[in-house]
Amino acid sequence: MPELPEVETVKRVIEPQIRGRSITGLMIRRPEIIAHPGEGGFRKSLMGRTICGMGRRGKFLMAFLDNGSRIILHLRMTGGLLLAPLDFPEEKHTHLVFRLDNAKELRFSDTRRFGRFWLLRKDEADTYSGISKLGIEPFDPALTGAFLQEHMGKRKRAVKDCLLDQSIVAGIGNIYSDEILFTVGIYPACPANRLAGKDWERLAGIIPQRLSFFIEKNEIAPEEYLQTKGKDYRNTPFLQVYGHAGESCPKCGRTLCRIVVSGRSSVYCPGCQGETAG
DNA sequence: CCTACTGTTACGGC
DNA sequence: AGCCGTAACAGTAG
Repeated sequence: MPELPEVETVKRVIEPQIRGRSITGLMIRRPEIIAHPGEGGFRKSLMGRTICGMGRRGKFLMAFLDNGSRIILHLRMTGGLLLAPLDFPEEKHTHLVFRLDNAKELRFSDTRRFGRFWLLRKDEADTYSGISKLGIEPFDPALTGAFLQEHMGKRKRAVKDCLLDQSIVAGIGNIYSDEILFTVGIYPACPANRLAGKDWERLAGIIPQRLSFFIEKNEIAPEEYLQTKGKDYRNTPFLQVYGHAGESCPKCGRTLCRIVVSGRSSVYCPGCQGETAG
């Protein structure tokens, strides 16, 4: 289910456990999940390398190696990472396993197999993964009301569609766009060019605020992350509209509605989020 | 059996 | 060219 908060959660849990470890084995069960380079190049570049640290950019995860190369990973819809002892039962749909030098494995599982890996050698330009096309991070101080208005406010596409556009602000997906729009009280299908400067200012403040909130609510200890196989999203009880169509609005009590915006299921409150779209 | 699905990309039609 | 909607990817869940 990964959007930015979940990807950040994976990074925070996994990174301290793999930093400083070296890769002693690689089991590539589904070569097609390696988008670049081929299976052979991937293996050759990684065997024996030490992992220096991890990073996140939008919904992408990164791992940096001691030879200057880096692994890029996108979890897409159902991908997940788990650091497990060798005798811990393997998840179904485990497609890639990194054996580490401490008798543990970093396992990538992905039911729908949409997730992808890329490996970039030292100084190799990443023209493959799509990271270079991403917009700013939600926590970048450059994310201001003026920035949003400049990049989103000129067209009549739905404001929700704008929030989902990874080339403007990276990391917001279907769940958190609904949550953000509920918090600011804006109708998801409202044409972006109808929003006022104050709307953009409020969005600029709420976007990082809500994402931070959900990252914090997701916090989990490594042991518990392993026991729940990385699937326990502890922030879901704090979702106010996503998944709650037909229930009462937590602010005003009216019944939450479901519509489709840009082909995505969208939940909103008809009372709190004025239907400015007409 | 049928529908929907938290992400992204490709493609056809305007 | 931009914009929009849809299908595709593949599997599970309800």
